[in-house]
Amino acid sequence: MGHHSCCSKQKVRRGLWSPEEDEKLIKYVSTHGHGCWSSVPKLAGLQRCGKSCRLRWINYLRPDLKRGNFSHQEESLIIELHRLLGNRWAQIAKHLPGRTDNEVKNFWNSTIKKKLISRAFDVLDFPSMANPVPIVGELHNVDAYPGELVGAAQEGFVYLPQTDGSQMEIKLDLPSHAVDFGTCPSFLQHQASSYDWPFPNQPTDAVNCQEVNASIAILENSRSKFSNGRLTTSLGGGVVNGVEEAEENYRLPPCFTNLGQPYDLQKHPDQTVNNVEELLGSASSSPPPAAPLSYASFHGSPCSVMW
DNA sequence: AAAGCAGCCAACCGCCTCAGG
DNA sequence: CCCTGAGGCGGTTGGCTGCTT
Repeated sequence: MGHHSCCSKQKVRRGLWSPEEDEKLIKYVSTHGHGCWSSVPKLAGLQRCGKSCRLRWINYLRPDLKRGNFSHQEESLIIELHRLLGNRWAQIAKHLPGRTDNEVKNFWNSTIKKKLISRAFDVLDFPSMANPVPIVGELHNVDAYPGELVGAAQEGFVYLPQTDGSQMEIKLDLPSHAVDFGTCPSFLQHQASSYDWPFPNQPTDAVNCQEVNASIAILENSRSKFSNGRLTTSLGGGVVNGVEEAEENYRLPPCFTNLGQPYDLQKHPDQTVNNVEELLGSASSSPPPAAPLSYASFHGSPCSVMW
């Protein structure tokens, strides 16, 4: 493991900070300010690297830090901000006075994420789905549910296939990131092969930016990269039978983002669309689909299950 | 009482951006 | 334009702690 350039020139201490070290750092920064962090260890008499000093100060020693448990208000705010911003912890922390990005990140990973996932599965009764599930009073006839669904994690929309081949859209009263690829039940794991995301990296006003951002956040949470209209991911994650799973490219179906602009995968099976203008252009050059894509049309495509 | 386990969280790592030379 | 160092960020790790068996 290599160390930072600021740490390589001399022996530096690592690991937890002692009270004596804390005292030295507080004393120095309080009287002189931190200035250039790389010079702080020497001037403060610490055998630490500048980066370590900076981190210790920002995350732990700063006098304006709020200590203690997160309040319900803070928790709600984090959930809402994460829905909008994804894993931009520093941006989220800016809206929470006295909290650090590290603190927010740890709180999310250790507490909120589990709560949301647990709530999601409680509501959806995965994996049986044998009986009607009373969620937000809009879910009916779930006993016709064949064991697969097209899921739109965005803003808690799920599309249940109906016996007549159509699909029923259900709004879940859940944050968009309640479930992610890494935690969804195995039967919901992807069966897709190659999809292109027909939406832009930077959403325009043609798209509900919040929704797209939320979707990107989910993808980022699942070891995925989203760039230039394409999603590269390794959904299964890690090594299977000694072989590392390959990365795959996906184009996400429109239900995933719940856009008002349906995109006909059957008509454009191999098309990669890199921006909304391009998408709208292709939609105007060919007649728009009369109705939203049916489950059957997804089934005919390489994607039968998508979360 | 001891061992095992799981969760939490402080700290580290690697990458990126930016400014200055 | 390139190089280098500093700062900032998100992902990850590993040690500590408390709970369970």
